[in-house]
Amino acid sequence: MDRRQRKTREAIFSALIELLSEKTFSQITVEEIIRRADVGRATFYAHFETKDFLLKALCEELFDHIFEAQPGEPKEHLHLFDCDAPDSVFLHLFQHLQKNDNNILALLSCHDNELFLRYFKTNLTRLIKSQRALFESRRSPELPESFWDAHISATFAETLRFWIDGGMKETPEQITRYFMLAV
Amino acid sequence: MDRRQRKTREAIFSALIELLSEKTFSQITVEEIIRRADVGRATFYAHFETKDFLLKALCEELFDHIFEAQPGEPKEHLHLFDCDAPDSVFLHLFQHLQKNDNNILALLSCHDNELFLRYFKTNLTRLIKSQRALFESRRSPELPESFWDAHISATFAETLRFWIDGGMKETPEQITRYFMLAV
DNA sequence: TCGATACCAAACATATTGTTCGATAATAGT
DNA sequence: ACTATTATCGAACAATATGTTTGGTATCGA
Repeated sequence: MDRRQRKTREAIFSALIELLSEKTFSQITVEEIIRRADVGRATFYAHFETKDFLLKALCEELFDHIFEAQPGEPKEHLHLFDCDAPDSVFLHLFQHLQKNDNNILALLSCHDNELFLRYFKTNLTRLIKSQRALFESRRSPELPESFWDAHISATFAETLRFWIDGGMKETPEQITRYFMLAV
Repeated sequence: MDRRQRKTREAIFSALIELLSEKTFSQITVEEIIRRADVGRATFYAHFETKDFLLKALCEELFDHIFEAQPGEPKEHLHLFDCDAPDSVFLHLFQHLQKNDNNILALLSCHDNELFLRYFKTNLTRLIKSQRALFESRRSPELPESFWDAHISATFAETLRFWIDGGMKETPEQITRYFMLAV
């Protein structure tokens, strides 16, 4: 991709992330975004069809990075996987999040965090399904698998929210333990 | 409150609920709302400062109804309470939701459902805290109370989402059981 | 160096927002 | 039933936001 394209794309993403820490997504105008990003109006619309598409693109970029897939493998598996301990997938994820790559935490704790948690959960569900065996023993036979998957996913998201809202005082190990104890 | 006021207020609420089943909240314009509600522009703004305030008012109205408080009592307690079985509070809530008063289900399953689930959870948390004893035995001592409250609340919300998304095929009793088994 | 293309500024039509006005009709209280 | 009050309407309004088009300029990859 053209360097210029990358730069404006990044500038627009950054501007949006900044603004999201100040106000709700619906309160943010394209006007503000391009002013903050210092980008021409026409340029914005050359990149994103509308404000909503911009948000979608941002989410995809961020979460694709966090849940990065290794394309080389036949059965594409997540790079979070190759570890020893059974719950290390989630530990890894918490550690990754703690590093706050791409300000993803800013998004997960901003006014519209429900929005991002939705995207987050979408990716999470893939992860959970592949780790199903880990939690199978605790699942009551009465409970449908789909219910259980959703439950684990929601529990992870809620644990993450708890962590962020509390200022992330706990270590990744500690919060992983909370998660495993809760589910 | 003036009958006229009540009527326009209701008309606006209904119009919004209708529109929410068709598109996202951010995609809905005040223009459409007043057209659908058949209400003058000035009238709308006499009632609601902005579109966001309208949404807030709608949520408060709906959830105040569902989690209706009995004002007569000294320690105000919820009308969902006075029952026999320990988990009947939640059963009652599910039954109440099944009746779909005020189209609350339409909101909880619309495009912006995360938004409403947030309001829902806010009220839910009050309920959960008062029912804490019910789940205390399953709480690992390591887990902080605040974490546990949030977890139960999230589990309820997720159970509800599962129920709605699946077409509410389960009975309220069945879904209450799912909830109690999961948490 | 050269062709392609991403950028910008400016202007544009259109749509949306939120406010103001006087006129009209419904309401509540007596 | 009368009256003072008040909600509504319709229309017009300025201000702002959206999304598109233009032609010219600068940067890019090769």
